[in-house]
Amino acid sequence: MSKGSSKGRSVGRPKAHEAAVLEKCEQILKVATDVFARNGYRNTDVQVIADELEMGKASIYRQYPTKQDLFFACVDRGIQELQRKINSDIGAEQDAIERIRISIYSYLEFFDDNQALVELFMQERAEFKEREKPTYFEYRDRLKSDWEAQLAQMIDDGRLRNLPVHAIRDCLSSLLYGTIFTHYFQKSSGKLAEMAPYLTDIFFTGVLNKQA
Amino acid sequence: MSKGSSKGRSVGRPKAHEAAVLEKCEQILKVATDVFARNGYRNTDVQVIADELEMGKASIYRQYPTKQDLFFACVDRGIQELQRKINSDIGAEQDAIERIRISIYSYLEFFDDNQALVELFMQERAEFKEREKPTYFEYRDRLKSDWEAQLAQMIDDGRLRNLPVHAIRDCLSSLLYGTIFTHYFQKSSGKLAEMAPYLTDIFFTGVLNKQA
Amino acid sequence: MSKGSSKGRSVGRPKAHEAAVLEKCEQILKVATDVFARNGYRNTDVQVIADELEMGKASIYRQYPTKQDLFFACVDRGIQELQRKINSDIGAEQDAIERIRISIYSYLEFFDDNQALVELFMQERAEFKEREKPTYFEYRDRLKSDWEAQLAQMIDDGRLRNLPVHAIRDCLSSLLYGTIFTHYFQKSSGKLAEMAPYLTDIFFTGVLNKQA
Amino acid sequence: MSKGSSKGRSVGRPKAHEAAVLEKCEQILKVATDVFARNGYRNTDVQVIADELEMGKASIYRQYPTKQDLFFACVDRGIQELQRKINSDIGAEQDAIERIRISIYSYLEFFDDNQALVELFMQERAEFKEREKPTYFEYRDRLKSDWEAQLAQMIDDGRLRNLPVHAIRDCLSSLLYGTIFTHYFQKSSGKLAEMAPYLTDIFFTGVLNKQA
DNA sequence: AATGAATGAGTCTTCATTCAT
DNA sequence: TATGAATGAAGACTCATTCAT
Repeated sequence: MSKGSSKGRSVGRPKAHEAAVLEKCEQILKVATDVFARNGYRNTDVQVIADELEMGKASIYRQYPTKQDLFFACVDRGIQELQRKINSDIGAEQDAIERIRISIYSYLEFFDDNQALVELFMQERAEFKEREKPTYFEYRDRLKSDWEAQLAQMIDDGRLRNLPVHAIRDCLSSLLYGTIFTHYFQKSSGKLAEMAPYLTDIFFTGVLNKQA
Repeated sequence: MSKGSSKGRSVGRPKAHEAAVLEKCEQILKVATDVFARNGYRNTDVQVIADELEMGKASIYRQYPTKQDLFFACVDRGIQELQRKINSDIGAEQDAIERIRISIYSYLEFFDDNQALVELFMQERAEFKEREKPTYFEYRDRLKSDWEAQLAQMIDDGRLRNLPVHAIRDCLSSLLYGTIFTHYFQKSSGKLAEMAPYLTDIFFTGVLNKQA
Repeated sequence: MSKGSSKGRSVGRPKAHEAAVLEKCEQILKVATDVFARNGYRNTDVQVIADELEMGKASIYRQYPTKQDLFFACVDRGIQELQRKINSDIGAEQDAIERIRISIYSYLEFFDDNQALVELFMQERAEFKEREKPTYFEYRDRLKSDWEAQLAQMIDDGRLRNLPVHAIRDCLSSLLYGTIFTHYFQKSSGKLAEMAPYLTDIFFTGVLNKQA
Repeated sequence: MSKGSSKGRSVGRPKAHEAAVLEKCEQILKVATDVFARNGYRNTDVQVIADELEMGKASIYRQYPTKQDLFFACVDRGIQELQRKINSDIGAEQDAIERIRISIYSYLEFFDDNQALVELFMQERAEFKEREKPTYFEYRDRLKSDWEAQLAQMIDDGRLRNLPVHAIRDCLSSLLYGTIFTHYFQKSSGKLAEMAPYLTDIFFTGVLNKQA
């Protein structure tokens, strides 16, 4: 019912439906992410993004007041999707070891489908050094205590060796982060996810032959 | 007149002169590496490097015809030093396992002293996407077969589990690469080298408690 | 339907409607004058005027097809009010000298209440140099012959010294114009009208001491 | 002799001779003043100034880091020349009344030769409203006490009527300021200096006929 | 050889104006 | 009709590279 305000003019073109705006932003971010990833932040002229969107440059600036804002929005969107995928893949799995195995796989699989994000992570770091911490690490820190609590529990349960939790966490985290970067930069054609079993195996069991 | 033939390769003994040029290049690269690391490639005005060197901008351009050339020279120099340090630290150590342990430590220690290089690696990737492979990976590939041969030998000797050598190598490589990046980007104050024992331990033995 | 013929001049009685439009224009001009005066013509975003009016930007454009038109309309409105005030203040005063005295006071008093107009005069000149003459001077020229006739009469009557009428007129005009500008630009807090007696006195009698 | 520094490199292209730099700045300011006056501050593309100077745009930016700086430098230069001319014209004249007469003439004559400056004064005010006081008034304030002291002395000497010195000063100041503006804006073809005798006469003696 | 000066190509961003609902 | 959305033209400024001394 009463769509207008009770007082004052409310005729005219209605404000764009919020969902429509979100949809448009989504479009923009998708394309911008691609272009940034392809050309690099500094080599990207916002005009090119606009052209690819068949949209005026100023329309992008309406949603994201600066090129920087646009870029950060791309990064944020990517990280949120990563987070969403991992949570969804873990689902209700109860076994702690299994949760780790799934996380590793899910993480790598995500970047198979979102190589552009890897580029954005680099670029964020390369361009915006003043930032306290890059977005990715902000997000990572927020999960930190969760993880450490789980790891501690697993040690208590006798499932993990008695190593410092921060060491375990850092090790896994570095292993994953390093894997996506090295894999991607080598332009190797294989799938990241194919590495998952090996990484998991080594992380859990190590490379040494204990029989020896 | 004189000072060597006006055309053709130097013949006489302009050695001292050449040494002076090398020394100057070294100076330039050292300062340039710092400035690039501090500000990022694109945000670095060559003038700033010149100022910091108390040298004319054109003098830099005499040695490095473009800003890009200068940047790549910085990266190359860094990688060569890394290579030199690791070789030197391994020394004549014969035990294969020990050689790995030393490599890990040496690698991390190097980046404790050369944080700037981490930045340059990122920047190279972020800016020069057209390059077939970043310098770091070029170098890494050259060592690839060496490492794989050694790992294969260790498996044959029963010292390592029978995993695909590429998997072992990729895993270690990612672990190290990931560690320097994550450590550095978190602006954590600790030393990278402190992580070495944990990484080595987990890489060799894994995190699972086998008693269980 | 109805509401006058769909084509051609209004015939019926859309008077109320027209009055509403005029009222809206008045609102627009009042606010626009303020904003222009505050920020300068070029620094004024039409959007800001619209916001301040709680009105759509396009609604302003409906009344004034360009920003320039809007600006000129502000200037015109101001000048008309000035004219109206002076005429009203002079009223039916018959004595010519007294008419001058009143004009001076009225003019200064007007700008005490309409400082924004001073800004608009400057801005018109600063931005629209192509115009043959700024609005203010157009208006001034139209009054020119009136004034000169009156002054000539006063000389004939022996009330003014026998100076060229254009000189007298220019002198008074410059004195007033200069006063509002210098006063306003100095951001002095006093009232312009307070200067009126002094200006009048000096204009009529001069500063020299004739006793000497 | 020893043109180079005693230590450190000092070969290479010598720093431009200071006089040469000043000469170049003078050229820039002269042209910039013209172009600003012709087109208005905001309508002036720095490129146009550069073109007119047959010089790269960046060369202007080397001397004046922003368009605003360039503009203010133009204004300052103009005011300094005005000051210089008036001082020079007054010379060693001792008689106080005569000094005023000369000042009036000198002032008007200056603007006959520097009409562009009038435009710049307007534009400064129109564009840079945030400034505490426009340049012209800064300069004017500095002379204020000088003038007021002289006027007070003239009153003491019985040469001027006993009016508040600030009123006398403001009146003269407004008269002159107003004259250059109104004259110039009317695009009248006559010389400003031709008005000087009338202004002086009226300022000293007034317009009323005392015989009456 | 060394280096201060010159510059033009390149980019982000703004905003008056038009369009679509 | 009223108005939110869209946009293209415009302009300040930077900086890698070249030039001239």
